[in-house]
Amino acid sequence: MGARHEQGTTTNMPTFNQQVHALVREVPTGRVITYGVIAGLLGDPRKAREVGWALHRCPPDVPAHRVVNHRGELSGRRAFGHPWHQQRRLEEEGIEFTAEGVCDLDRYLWRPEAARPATDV
DNA sequence: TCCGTGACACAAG
DNA sequence: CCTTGTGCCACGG
Repeated sequence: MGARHEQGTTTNMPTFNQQVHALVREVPTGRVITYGVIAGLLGDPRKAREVGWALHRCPPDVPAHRVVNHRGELSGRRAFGHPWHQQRRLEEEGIEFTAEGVCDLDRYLWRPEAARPATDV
């Protein structure tokens, strides 16, 4: 049988792209996540770049605006047409940004419950 | 099939 | 703290 079933119709194995969407989709309002964390949870922190691509191909169901880099800063590109619009969107959710457009990951970085330690902020 | 690009991360100085 | 260089993987032409 075909050993190499990719994102075919018979295989239930979701592609990296879908895994990213599912994870970002679990991010609650007022919380952010980094590319490295997403890639790491998927099994390879080096695939952080692929996460970016996955978000570029993400459906409207995925709040990609909650995905920031490991520095707590947004991509700052025309990912959404107008970066300011995106930044403001997070502020609307309760996230505070500095003049440099950076947010405190120590406060807003969200992690899945399954991988979250007992210590809570 | 090969090359270039990219919504990134990490190490070293 | 910042800057520079390198690595990894996938997609598009």
